[in-house]
Amino acid sequence: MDDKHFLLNIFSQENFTAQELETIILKFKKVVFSKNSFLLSEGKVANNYWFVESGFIRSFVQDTEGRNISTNFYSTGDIAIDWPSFFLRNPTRENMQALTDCVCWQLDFDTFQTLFHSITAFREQGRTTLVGSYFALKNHSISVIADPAKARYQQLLQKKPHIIQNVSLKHIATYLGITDTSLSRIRKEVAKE
Amino acid sequence: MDDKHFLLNIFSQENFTAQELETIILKFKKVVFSKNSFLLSEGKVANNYWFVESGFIRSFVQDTEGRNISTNFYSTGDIAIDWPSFFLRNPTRENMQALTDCVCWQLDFDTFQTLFHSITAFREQGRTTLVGSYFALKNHSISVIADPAKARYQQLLQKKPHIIQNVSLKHIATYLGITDTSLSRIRKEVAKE
DNA sequence: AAATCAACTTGCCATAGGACAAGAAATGAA
DNA sequence: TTCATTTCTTGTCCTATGGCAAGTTGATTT
Repeated sequence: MDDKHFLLNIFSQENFTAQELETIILKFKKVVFSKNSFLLSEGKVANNYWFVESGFIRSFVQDTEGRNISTNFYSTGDIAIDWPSFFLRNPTRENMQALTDCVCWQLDFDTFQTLFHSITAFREQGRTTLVGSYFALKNHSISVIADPAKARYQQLLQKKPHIIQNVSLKHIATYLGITDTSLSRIRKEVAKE
Repeated sequence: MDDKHFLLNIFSQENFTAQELETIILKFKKVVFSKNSFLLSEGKVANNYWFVESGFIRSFVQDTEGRNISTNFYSTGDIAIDWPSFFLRNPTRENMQALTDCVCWQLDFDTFQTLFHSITAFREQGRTTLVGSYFALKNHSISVIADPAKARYQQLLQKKPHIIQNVSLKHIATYLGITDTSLSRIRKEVAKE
């Protein structure tokens, strides 16, 4: 059982000096979100991001028909951020909502900028994280075009079983680009294999 | 008629000092690609990126069935880069191929790093460009899920008419997530409206 | 315990878009 | 200028997935 600070899982002793770690970690603020509360909503400029210590969060957008489409899920160890709104300082199209009670570590834009421009390793890690998100998004995007719905479900099941287990079917369905009806059928098929 | 350096369209006098501009611009190398040649191919690590002065470039991946799917198109003023491979130094899944003869301005990774860590404005612009690409990718990804094929075509037609005019139908089709047959029919429908 | 509500399943039918194949039409090569 | 190749169109038929509605089941409230 270790009781080190949660953020030491995010910022490792390999990449940062003890001094840098202290500087960084002190800037984060612990915040708690209760189930169903919104971390971010459409039309606002995202002025914070969060590292998730516990709980589940969903981000989604409304499409032109008023349906809502899941764009991502965040859980322990993930960074919950709307990259474009946070960095371009534009009103977002996204909503981020806690699916369960959550414990998060929050950083605001101005503090981020200070760390980004003053600590080289923070800069590198930030860039790497962003590029990692880009990569994941690209793979998902290609998958929606190239793979049948069943394969997309199976990939998610394999890569992120905790999402399947903790998020309702209808939210997963829109993330996969199908209806809840279809996902229910696919899941049935996969189950009996 | 102005004969200023092409890259001054990319790095503006508003954001950089004359000194910085000179430093940056001298680092770029002018390269020419002939029609059908590859700037990057699957399995390689992307060690360069390019600003396109003229011509058209397509990036694509092979799906599991061996079909190839367009992931992006690049033309004058665009940055042609595979973000994940360039920054994470991983072998890429992407191919980038010149659709026409092209004139580009090339930068390699090590030189990029030097500029990134030494010039604040270069760093900010780089981050903004990356986030802009992320934003475009996200919108495309959502559109593939939420919008019918015809709407996706019309959006592309409106936002990037030069792509429609210069890229073959089959390449555009896979970008939109449909077959060339379907795109042909959609185009016919849209034409007679 | 009853009542309510959300989550999920299932059936029936509808439809967007895919697969395949046969032409046109355009482009390029010899 | 002829031949070949690629691009694009169009027809026929097919399939994965959607739309809608009627159940279940399970959770939550009163």
